[in-house]
Amino acid sequence: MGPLLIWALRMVDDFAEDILTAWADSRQLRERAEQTCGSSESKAALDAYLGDLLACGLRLPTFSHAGQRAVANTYIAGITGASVSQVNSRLRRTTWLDYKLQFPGPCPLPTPIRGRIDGQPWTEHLDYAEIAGLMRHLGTACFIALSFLTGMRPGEVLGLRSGCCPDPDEGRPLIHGHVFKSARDEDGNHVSQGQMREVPWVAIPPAATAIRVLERMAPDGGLLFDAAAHDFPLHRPYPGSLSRATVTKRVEDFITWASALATASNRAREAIPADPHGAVGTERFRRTLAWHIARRPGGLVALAIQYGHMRTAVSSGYASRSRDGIHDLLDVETARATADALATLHEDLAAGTGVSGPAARRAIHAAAHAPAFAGSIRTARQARDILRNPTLAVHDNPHAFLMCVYNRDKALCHRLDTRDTPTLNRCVSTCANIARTDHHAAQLTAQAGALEEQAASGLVPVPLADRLRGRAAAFRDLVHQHHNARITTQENPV
DNA sequence: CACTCACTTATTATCACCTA
DNA sequence: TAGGTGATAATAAGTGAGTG
Repeated sequence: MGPLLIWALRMVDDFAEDILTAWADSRQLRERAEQTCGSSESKAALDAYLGDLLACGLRLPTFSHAGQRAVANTYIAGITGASVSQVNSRLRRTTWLDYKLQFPGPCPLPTPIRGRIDGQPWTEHLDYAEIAGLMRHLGTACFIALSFLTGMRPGEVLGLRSGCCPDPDEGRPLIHGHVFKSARDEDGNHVSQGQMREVPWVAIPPAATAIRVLERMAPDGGLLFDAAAHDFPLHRPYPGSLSRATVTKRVEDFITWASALATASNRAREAIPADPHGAVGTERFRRTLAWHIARRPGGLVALAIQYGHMRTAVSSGYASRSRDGIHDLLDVETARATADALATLHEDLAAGTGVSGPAARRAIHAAAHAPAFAGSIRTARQARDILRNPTLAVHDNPHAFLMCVYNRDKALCHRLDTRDTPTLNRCVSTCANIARTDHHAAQLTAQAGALEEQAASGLVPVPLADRLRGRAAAFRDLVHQHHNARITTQENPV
């Protein structure tokens, strides 16, 4: 699955409970601070708290405000029971201004962290100063999850109302929405509220979860993306749903945030790459999602799983709807990725690059057709023609350092089901669909070198080092095989 | 201690332009 | 011609810090 979706779904499935609870806690803290009138007892409590801080050298709760560290007055007032102005006047003394710069600290909320990534808490604590931003990201994550998993247009997602996805007695839950686009009444007049969609969307579980999360953020019976409800922490009285421009901005912010979190938790691989199309627009957002799924290393893996899943889950219910859904975009992006892979292969072959492997000849044959359609894929029909053409089924798989020239009858990745796409995360090294170019061999050599270096560094335990050396040897063996068996188009014209 | 200031932030509104 | 896109202006409100 694309990194963007991984993080959106983590947010919706695993972190939502913590964030919603922490938000309620932070509101309570704030309310307490605001309603407290200064008294001598509250001042004593504040002095005791500050005295402890000073005596133990603990850090002072601060947050980033206007580009510098600022004392979190409201937070301190909330946890000590003092009034905000008492905190304000006390901490204005130069002692504390110095202390603030010397020992700036976070504003941890008491909320327990239940969400996990690989069994580890996803964060140490939730911060009073950051929780509003997290609520914002949570709403965005729900939007991303819904957009992708249902294929709805952004306008349709934003028009959903609380209660639009009732728990079904049996079968899959359905999402009932409003259709804004060209919604007209019987006289042909434009209906601004849109009309109830007669064919509902099928909600696979994570989409239904996203709606449940949103229902806890939105007013009862109101819009799920009510602009005022989603304006944290101010809740300014905006009418209607979040606007398109705002959602665009939020998605960009979400990407930045998730990438930072991925890097911070040693998951740099899951950082979300920059979209070459530039900023992510809302309508183009679906295209971007398709791009992420189809193009990323491992993206085709996700495509095979996720898309295959969606096909079976969704298309039976409303096949006619899939015409204007995200399926077309996925088809187009997948076909473009395939065309790119073929065009690159074609150029490489022309430059004398060698190919090896049981599927080498089929790869060369496919590449010969590449220039005919490279860059010309615009419609979903063209895309599907390419994807259906068995002679063009070439999938680059950088994870396994190979190309899969897919032929269902020869595939080892799934012998039991009969799908039209390979399962790239289950590549089998003896598969008859494998082809390798000199580039793959070079990557293997580089990877083997990296593994050997790691094994020799002394930083890993001996048994692990042995395993690393074993893998490196296997890689070098593959390179050796490649150089013995490689063929080029110059010697073997097709 | 109350008030005001300056700064920041997130949002909507509106315009001109593109495109199928 | 409708609808989408991108840039920019306008708006409103919270916040810590400064002032009397």
